[in-house]
Amino acid sequence: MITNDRMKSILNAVVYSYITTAEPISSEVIVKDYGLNVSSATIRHDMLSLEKMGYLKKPHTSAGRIPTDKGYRFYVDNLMSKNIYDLNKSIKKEINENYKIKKEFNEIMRITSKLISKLTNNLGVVLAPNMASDTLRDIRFILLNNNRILITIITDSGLFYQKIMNITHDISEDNLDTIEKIIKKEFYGKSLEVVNDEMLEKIYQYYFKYRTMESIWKLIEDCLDFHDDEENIFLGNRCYIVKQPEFKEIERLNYLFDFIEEEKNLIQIIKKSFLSKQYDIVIGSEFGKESMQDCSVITRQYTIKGKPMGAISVLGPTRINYPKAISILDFIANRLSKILSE
Amino acid sequence: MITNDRMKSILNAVVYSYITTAEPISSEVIVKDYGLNVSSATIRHDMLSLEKMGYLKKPHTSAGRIPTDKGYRFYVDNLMSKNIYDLNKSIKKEINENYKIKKEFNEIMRITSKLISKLTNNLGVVLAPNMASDTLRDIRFILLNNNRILITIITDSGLFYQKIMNITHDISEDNLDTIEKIIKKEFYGKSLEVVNDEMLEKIYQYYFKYRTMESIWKLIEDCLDFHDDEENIFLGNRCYIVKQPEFKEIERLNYLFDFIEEEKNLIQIIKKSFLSKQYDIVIGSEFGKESMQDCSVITRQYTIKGKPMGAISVLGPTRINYPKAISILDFIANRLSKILSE
DNA sequence: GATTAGCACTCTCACAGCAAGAGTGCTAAT
DNA sequence: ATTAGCACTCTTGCTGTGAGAGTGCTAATC
Repeated sequence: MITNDRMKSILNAVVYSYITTAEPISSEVIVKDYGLNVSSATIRHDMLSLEKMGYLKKPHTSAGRIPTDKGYRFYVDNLMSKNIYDLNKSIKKEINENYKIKKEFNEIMRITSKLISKLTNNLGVVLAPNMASDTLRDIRFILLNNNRILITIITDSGLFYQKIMNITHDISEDNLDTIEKIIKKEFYGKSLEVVNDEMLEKIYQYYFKYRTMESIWKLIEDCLDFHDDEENIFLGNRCYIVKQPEFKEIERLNYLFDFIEEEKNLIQIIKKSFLSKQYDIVIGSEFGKESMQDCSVITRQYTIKGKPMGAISVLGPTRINYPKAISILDFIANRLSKILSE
Repeated sequence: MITNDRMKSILNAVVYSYITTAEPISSEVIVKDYGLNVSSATIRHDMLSLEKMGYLKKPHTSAGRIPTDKGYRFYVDNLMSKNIYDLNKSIKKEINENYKIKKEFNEIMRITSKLISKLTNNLGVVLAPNMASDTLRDIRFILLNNNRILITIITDSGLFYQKIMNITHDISEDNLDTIEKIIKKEFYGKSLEVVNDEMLEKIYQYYFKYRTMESIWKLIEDCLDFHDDEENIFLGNRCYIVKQPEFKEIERLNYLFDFIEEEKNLIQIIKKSFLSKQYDIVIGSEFGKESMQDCSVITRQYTIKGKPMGAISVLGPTRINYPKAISILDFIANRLSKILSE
């Protein structure tokens, strides 16, 4: 833990400067650009201490200093809040512009991930709400023709889902109405996962009454195949992060792409973050994964009708502009929560 | 046009070899690996002619030869068909495996693009069917509560679409039924785009009869906002193409990503290809675009119930393995057409 | 004790020069 | 028409060098 105020200022200066320039910071630069009123020798002295404490490191002997992951962590936890990034009007305007026209749900997820990519100059990621944990508000069956039924489900968060079910035996509209009523009576307000789990069991209480419909219940259960772990993720444009100097060696980029395009990986990372807190930051080595050790992920939850339902994230190098990214995520998350709650 | 048989063999050998090794081909290699029974000097002689005719080029004076775009074009049009790639069982099995479980429509598009990426080691692209040009089979309105209506549309190709409409005035179930009936009567079998274009005009024929519902018709028209040019595209994993040696300089990759992630660009390219023929190949300079001059795109249409509805593509360097890519696209397109037609 | 000037030291980076190797194009012979 | 032979050109990798950047340490100063 750093107690000395000047050393905090120096660490702050190094992080701040490195975030913008991607160049190691020398003692001279700190004297020149950040008015600390001491000589470069003094700065060097403090920097050496900071290095020994593990907050800074040097790429090589005669280079300036760059922050370690521990340095970033200290910055993020203790220094950053004082100078949180003030979003300028044009960014806010661009965000609002994007949500002006009402879009289909998947489209909203897509444009959100793209927007984050573009505004942060890194990779935007959106974890979509998982319907499985959402509660059933309405279910409708539409008989399309003799052997097809369209099932429509609406959840309390306003998400909807539909699927066409192929049936083998004819079924009458009346029978469908009965099924609808049974489901309404038994499952309204329960989560889709529970509906799926308990459907057959519950239905067999009606079994003697509706024996002829046994096969249809099985088909319905097949259609309502919701699981807690089936998350849906949207990655924004990659063209920005590809330009970050830390990925100028193609090898690094290969590692990164291999990792992020195996979607489970990112889902796991974001899921771990989003339920507990409003926002979370994971820095480089904190992932405990080789391929992510030069990257940070900032995650911000969004809500639907006040309930946390998913998260938006930025993935960038550990050198990412944390305050700016957080401000952007914040603004977008609020906007998104509002739109999805409508 | 190449008339000489040996020169055709040489061009074929150069393309084939370059596709697999990504290294310029020397006259010695051709003598050694492709039994032409002439000396390297003779090969050199022919290669010089091929270069003068524009089919081959040298990266620098003392290097072997690589094909020009014209060379690839000749290969693709005249030489390739003789040795079309024979898909091995494991590839076929992997494709079938992916389509085994029934998935939601968007999910099918997604896994298809990923599958193409993986199997071709390049970028898979899927152009989804455009609903606007598809014809209306069924429309249903479901009154969710006093101010929300769920509109469900099903097209003759079996695609479906739904949207929640917020209404300002109450409307009865009976009125909704009437609206449904009017739409059914007037628009069944017409394309969604036409439905959208002609709805208000047609409806005003009913105007005096249904004056009270004027506002609701406007809302419905807003919801059925289908346009011919609103294509939907899915890009597969990028991690494979990133590893191609032609993109080892990060600059090239930057150009490529800037281009492909501006979705209009790829949509335009694929759309131009897919409607006219079953498959199409565009090579490097043929795009007439700076940023695509080192890339080729192979496009294969797929059908729904016999009607061409979209396309799947591979984007790779001009050095892409054309026969293999074509075979893979072929197999996947057939599988996809079948699944989407069900 | 904290701060500072001064300086030797180390490492990077860009550039030049050089030798080996690859593959060509041309010439003259077959 | 084909081929052997060879000079020529260009790449690639290695080495060396000098300038520049920035450090850590020492000794002097506040």
